[in-house]
Amino acid sequence: MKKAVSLKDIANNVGVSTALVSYVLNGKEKEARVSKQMAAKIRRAAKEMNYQPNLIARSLKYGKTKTIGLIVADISNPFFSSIARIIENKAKENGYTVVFGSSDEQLDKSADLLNALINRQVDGLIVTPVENSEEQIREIQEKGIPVVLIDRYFPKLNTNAVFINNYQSAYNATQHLIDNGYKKIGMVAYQSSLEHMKQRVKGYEKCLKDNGINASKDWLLKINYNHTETDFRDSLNAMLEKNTIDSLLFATVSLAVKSLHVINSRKIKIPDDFGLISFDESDAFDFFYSPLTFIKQNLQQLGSQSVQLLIDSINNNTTVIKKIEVPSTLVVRDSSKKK
Amino acid sequence: MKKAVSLKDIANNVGVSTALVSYVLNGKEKEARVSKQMAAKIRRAAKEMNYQPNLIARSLKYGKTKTIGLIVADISNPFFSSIARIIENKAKENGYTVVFGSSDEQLDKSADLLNALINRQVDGLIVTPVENSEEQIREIQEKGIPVVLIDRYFPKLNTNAVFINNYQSAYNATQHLIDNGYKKIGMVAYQSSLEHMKQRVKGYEKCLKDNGINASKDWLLKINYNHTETDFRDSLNAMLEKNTIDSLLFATVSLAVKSLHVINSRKIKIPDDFGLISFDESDAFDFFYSPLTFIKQNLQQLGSQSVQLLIDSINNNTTVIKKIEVPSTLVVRDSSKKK
DNA sequence: ATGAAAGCGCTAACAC
DNA sequence: GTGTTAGCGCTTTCAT
Repeated sequence: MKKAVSLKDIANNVGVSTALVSYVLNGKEKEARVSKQMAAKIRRAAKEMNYQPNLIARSLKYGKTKTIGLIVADISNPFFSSIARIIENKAKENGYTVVFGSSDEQLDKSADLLNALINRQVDGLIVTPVENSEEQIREIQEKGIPVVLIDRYFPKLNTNAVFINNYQSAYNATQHLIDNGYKKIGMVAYQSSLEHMKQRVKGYEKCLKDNGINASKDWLLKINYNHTETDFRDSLNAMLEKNTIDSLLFATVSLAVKSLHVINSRKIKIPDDFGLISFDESDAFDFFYSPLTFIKQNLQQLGSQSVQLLIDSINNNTTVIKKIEVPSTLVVRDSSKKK
Repeated sequence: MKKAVSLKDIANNVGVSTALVSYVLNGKEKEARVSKQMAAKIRRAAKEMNYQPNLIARSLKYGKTKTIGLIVADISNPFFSSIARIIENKAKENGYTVVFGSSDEQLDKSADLLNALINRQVDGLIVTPVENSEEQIREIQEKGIPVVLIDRYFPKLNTNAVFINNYQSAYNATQHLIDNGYKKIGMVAYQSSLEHMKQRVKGYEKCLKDNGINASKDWLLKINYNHTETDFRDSLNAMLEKNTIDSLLFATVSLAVKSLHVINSRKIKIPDDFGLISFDESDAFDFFYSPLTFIKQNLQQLGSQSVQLLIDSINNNTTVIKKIEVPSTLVVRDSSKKK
């Protein structure tokens, strides 16, 4: 890599001090009372020499990198990659660059990534925390590094966070199934201590209860994050085998897509014999023979609010912690409408 | 943000010079002949004070940031986000962090991003270049910044690049349609001067020719990158209206998914009345009533080879330029098999 | 109106 | 065996 031109190179070339060059190139010629001619001369030289400021040096000086660290649970999951796109855009609008990593729902990978990004002096972090990572997040906060949790959060930890009302979303979806004539509603969720997941399950359970429906234990299938494809198929097949449910609520888009394969293979008739609703969207939902009803999170808001919150938190070192609830809506389509 | 502990803090605390601390913490105590006790003492202090090295300072010193810049055409597109995940993983394995941006197929956004990443002193770049960005890439090369193009490339530009054989892939797909009894094969592609797209079209055209099929001009639909949804629907509808083709090859997954909506709405019978093949994969393809035959690029190789190539190029400042062709296979399913 | 110089945190050649 | 110091590129205070 060729050596890049520095302020000093320009200074030498023009025959002035680096201070002058710095002033001019940062538009501070007024305050520094640089002469018009000199300013013009410096600007011209900078252009000719194709000067590019070294942001690393600036960062070292300022103690700010204008960089945001983003850690998602899985960047290849459209839910997260869509958010990543929104975050990157919004960050760029505000002069920030995004450094990212994918924790793959693994605690150790999450720790590694957090460390790597902190050592790189990111000004703040946006994180979808993985299970049991509460302590990691707490440590970051203790170091005084601004952090915003997104999609998920820890109820006992006082952090900035942006998320939907998972409880209510699940409740509404369940109610919608009931209103459409389904009576024995099952749910496929992750086996997780993460609050967003627990809330989704709670909303579902409470709704059944409120409707006087006596749910059986085996209406709820909890899947381990580290399942294999076969594990998954086997347990869902076992659940459906029992024939005790007439509909399903999926807690995530990944669970839904996998489940649809199983449902297809069992030739279950949607929506007449069986109803379906999922959290989040997928192209797959559109082309399933009975397009899926789904809970649409406002990704735009999730992403841009989290950036806004983080930047606020970086600037106002005032430690006002905010929890922001973002809207979600039920998009009703064919899969939940019994004829 | 609290002030982080620095080498100096440790040095003061222990009562030694920063040099010693630096040596010990970098495992150079042997070369520097630091006494065992002192080394232990320093290490303990570092741990107690929870020292985290400031990589920005180290970068400034070394002139290396151990950072890779990644620019994809659209991070929310699963094709690119899957690659991003692979790249991030592979980079991390090699001690690199990934900084990313999404150019959204726009020349000015691409220029902005390149600039931002270069100013942040990335050690190298992995880029899916947008149309007409040849000059931007050439400039980066002239600056001596290692760069690897991925998915796309410029034939006239001598750059590192990793891609599939687009010509052959399209040729094979077309031949497969012909072998399955389709005779009037159309294609939906982007209107683009990008070589990978031209190769896909060429492969398709050559195959028709080799089979003695006289393609009409209106078998090929070229879509502008900046189309609206309605634009797209209208032009595809117009094409299908003419009833001159009996099958379609889609040049990208995004074109395919949009097209499937139109095909669904026209109630065209796949594969009996009409055959379909697409480049790349999508969950949507699995749930389309006639699962799509598709050209599967080896993403794992695309991603990890590009990282490998970039790191080689960063380390061996030897300027050996490499073009790597990665395998692609035709995954045959229902949509291309006339009964 | 311009320059000299300190300092951000780290490394490493050199001195003692 | 340990300390001193210059320097990476930049900003900014203080002289002049």
